[in-house]
Amino acid sequence: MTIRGIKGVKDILPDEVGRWQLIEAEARRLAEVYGFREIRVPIFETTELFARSIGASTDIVEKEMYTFQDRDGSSLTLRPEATAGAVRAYIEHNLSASPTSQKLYYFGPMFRHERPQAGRLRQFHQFGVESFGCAEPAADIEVLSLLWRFFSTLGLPDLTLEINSLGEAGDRPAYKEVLLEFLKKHEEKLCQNCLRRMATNPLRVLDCKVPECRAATEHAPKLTDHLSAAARGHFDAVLAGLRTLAIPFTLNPRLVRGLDYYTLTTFEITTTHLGAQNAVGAGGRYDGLVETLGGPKTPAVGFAVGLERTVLALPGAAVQTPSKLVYVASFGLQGQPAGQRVLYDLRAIGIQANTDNRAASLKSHLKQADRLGASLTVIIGDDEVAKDLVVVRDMTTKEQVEIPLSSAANGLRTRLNTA
RNA sequence: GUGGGUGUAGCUCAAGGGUUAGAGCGCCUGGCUGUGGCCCAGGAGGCUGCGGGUUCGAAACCCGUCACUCACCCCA
Repeated sequence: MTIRGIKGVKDILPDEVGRWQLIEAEARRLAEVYGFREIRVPIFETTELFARSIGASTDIVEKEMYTFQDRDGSSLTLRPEATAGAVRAYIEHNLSASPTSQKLYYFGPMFRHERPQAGRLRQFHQFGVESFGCAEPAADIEVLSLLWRFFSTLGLPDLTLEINSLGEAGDRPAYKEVLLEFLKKHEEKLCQNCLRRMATNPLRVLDCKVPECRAATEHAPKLTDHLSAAARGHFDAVLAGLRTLAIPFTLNPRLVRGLDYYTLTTFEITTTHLGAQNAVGAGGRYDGLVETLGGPKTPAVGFAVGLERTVLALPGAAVQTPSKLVYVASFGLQGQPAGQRVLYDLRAIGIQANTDNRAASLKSHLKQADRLGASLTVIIGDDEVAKDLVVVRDMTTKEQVEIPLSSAANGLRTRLNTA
């Protein structure tokens, strides 16, 4: 039996890498335009970091982490998300004292042991940003603006921005009591799952997809009606900011996030082109996290984008056209080495040039040039070398001209610009 | 962790229990001795996922197993 890749861990093959590069380039460009700076943090950390930041009783920590023992017995974990690591680095390197490193962005693989399905893998990739040190709604708006612009610039179709406020740290426990009281009165209408959720995570009941549950909770007390004055004011300011920027949004009082560290603003961008896992990007504010992990009291807001899901939803037309290619078709005792020299010179001046070293006949060379999508093909056989010239064939017009062998690379460069 | 679907050529898929398992695309060769795409002719490529069972006979039916896939849960 041949060795196969791991379940839920995928290869990204050359034919699809173009879409990835397009998305990554746009993410990086926009993040820099918005004044974010890249940070590269490790893909594994101590297990405790994730347990403390994401929350010990969340699904991610309870059953989805790739955890293993180091040789000295300490427990390490492949990161299920990057915020924890970014916050750890922020604290460890005293970035709170840096005037220029408050806004960070990152790329990289994340790992969660889940059953794979459409848009969900065990190793997946995220692009994300973290904005530290600003408690003002302006920071939420800036981050949301970047996220929205990213997807709309890429041209993802049918986007919806859903937004909610979870309130300040104290608001949620108080609301949970009120909600539980309501749910208990309607227990008999809820599905098995929701009865279980009442014990584990009552807020999730509001997010249930079963129609009966939705109906039963339609008149449930809303979290946004139980916000403190400060939280309410913050939320209203964020919404006002979105209106100012003409970013469309939908209020979703049922929107709950699965990570414990979120406070105040939470949001999610979905598209209808994905299947059941329809969120392409999500995030929110996490004002308590830096302090929880032992740093100074520091407000923060950020998001993460699922790159696989972005690739899935990216319109086919968005892929970039490849740059112009010169194919070198050389054969024969004299032609072959001459061709190698031309290839070497073309590459030296930065022209994309290729050949097929297996091809022995002109026919097979031209066939390969065609498959590679070459704009021009240089034909160099013994006859050409004897006459000290090469034949340049335009692959679309089939027009052929002869140019001197000695200056072939430069001659091809000028021809390529007009081809 | 739970449930459904699917496993046949490199890819997409046919073959109602009955000869030697086929097609399209792709690949190779030739027509065209040094000129690609289109066309024509030919060719290579298969333990029908794996193991058992039923049957005169299994790619097909049954059991098991593995893989892939979709969904639940949850999340990007």
